Amino acid sequence: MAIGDWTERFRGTRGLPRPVRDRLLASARVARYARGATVFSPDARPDNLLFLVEGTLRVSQTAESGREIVLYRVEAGESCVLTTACMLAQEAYNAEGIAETPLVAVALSQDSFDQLAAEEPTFRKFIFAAFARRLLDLLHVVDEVAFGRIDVRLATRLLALAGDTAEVEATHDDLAKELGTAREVVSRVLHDFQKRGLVSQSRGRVTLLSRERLARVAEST
Amino acid sequence: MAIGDWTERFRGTRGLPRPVRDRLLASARVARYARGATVFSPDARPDNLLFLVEGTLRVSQTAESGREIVLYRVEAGESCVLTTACMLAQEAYNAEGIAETPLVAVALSQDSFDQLAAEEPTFRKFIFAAFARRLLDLLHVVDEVAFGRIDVRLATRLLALAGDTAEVEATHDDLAKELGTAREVVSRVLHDFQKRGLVSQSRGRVTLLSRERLARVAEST
DNA sequence: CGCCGTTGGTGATATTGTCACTGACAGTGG
DNA sequence: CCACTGTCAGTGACAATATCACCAACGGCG
Repeated sequence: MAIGDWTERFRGTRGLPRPVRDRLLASARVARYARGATVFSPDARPDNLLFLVEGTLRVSQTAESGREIVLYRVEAGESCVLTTACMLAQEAYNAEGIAETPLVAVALSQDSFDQLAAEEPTFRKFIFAAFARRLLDLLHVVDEVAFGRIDVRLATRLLALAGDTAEVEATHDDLAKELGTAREVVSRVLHDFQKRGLVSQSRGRVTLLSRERLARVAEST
Repeated sequence: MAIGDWTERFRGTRGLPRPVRDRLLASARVARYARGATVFSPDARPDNLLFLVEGTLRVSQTAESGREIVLYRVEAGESCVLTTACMLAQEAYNAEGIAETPLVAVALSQDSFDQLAAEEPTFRKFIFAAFARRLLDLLHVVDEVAFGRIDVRLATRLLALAGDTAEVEATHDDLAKELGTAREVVSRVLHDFQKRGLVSQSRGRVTLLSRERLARVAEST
């Protein structure tokens, strides 16, 4: 159950004086989610503020039509401000958060949050920076979706998803949801990449054959 | 020069005790912008926090290609948090804010802002709500751009831009920038609307002939 | 009046999205 | 081992949107 002193892991809490941190450690609740679990959705809104200690949270949006697009990912050390925001503003949204890996998070009650925001400039700065980060992420998504080419976006995303490996474990449908497009489109572009020797495919997996040339595609205007 | 007690106009300041409001009135600077003026841009980032007292600020994003899309509008009584965010996070962005009408705004120094955020729960709530509002606006933009049909979006936008009148004063190019699409597309869709008797056109102006039927187009899935 | 920048119209073509259908593959239970 | 089933990928036809290359109409202005 214990996860140690998590206040050490957040820029927003690391700088706080010892007594404050102890108070935090006492008041916050540790939450765990299995891989694939829904952390929040339009139906299930949390009434806490989440700080991610371990894992990756994928935030995506679903249209009425059922089509989906990934908005951004929350990594360890970051806060998920979307829920925070909507909790504070009492407004509806149609985004959902899925645990992409097993998650360990710290849930802070609304009161503790407000108190901390009031008393600690460091924490305040952390929160505002987190908001800024998400706003910028969304600006980027808008830019890509509105003006970007699909092949460029797919190449970029493949490189990102592969991390430092050469494998991306995702179905064409998964990739389509990353980009907010249709599966058929991904199939065609991947087929094209394959013909050009950039990737090879097997069921549920894409292997990057040349990161370099793929990066060149990703860079092309 | 005097604009009276502007603290009366913001939900975030209205509830503050008199002494605090007086301090605010003393420390804040009133800024005015002419219609069409650039309030902020990637080049010219303000180092203050803006609260809009009068007018409308249009926030849009420009791609490298030169294409543009309107992200949202800031109305009187609201705060422009995008600049706030990026100021606090020190990150770059490619959005810009244009005064759509003559503006009267209150510029709060970063220090005053932080102090207020620390001391006044009401103000804090106001700020967080403002962030939430923009996040949701952007979610909406993503949804529209990624999944929406152009004719539906144009109909919706025309109705919004017309307000309670039947006239929209905008060139096809202006409208294209509202939606983040190309002028030719707007020309074609408007031509179609005209053929169907929904609007009539003259140079730089669109007249809505039937709000009702236009609304039906806007509603169509 | 004629010049010229802005605005709007249009066809051709490329890209992307939608629809309908097919087959291939992996697991499951007989 | 084989039929059954659900997921995954491939493909052609067509629709919607974007891009490119023009040209025509309009309105200010010298």
